Amino acid sequence: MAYWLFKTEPDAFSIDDLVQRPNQTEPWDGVRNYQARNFLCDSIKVGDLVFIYHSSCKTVGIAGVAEVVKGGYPDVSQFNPESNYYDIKATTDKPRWYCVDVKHVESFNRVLPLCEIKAMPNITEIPLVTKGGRLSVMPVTENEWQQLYAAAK
DNA sequence: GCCAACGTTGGC
DNA sequence: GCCAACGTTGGC
Repeated sequence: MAYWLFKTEPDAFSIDDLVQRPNQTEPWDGVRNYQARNFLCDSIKVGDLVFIYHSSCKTVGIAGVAEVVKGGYPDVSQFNPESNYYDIKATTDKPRWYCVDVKHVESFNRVLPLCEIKAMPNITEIPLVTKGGRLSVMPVTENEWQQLYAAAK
């Protein structure tokens, strides 16, 4: 079992939207970054837990937890010319992009803000704080997970 | 809306 | 395969 963090812009899709979905489950599609793609198709497994992170919004930070309920499979939006995520170079034989399905587990009573995360002395490795924050799907160590989870409660 | 940091593209 | 130019991300 592993831990992850997925970013989303809540104006487009928030943790509250996830709760509203049938079975509280949604395909996490639209990821168009190779490093993130590799995590999605190689590393992320059913049963892994995911922090849902809200970016580019009023309260930036970790909003809750979801669980992976379906492992990496081709993101169908890459084949759809109508989609914003269409990729002309992707074919069903050779898909480029992958997604997983996540199911809502928990919404925190408050969003754990990024500024607090950055201020935590033992949170130093997560790409959220080391990579200028540009990676949208990233691993979280168990140690970091537990600290962040405790801080959010 | 600004702008710094990052990823991708494409010419050579 | 280098690297400059360009586009995008995302915090503020």
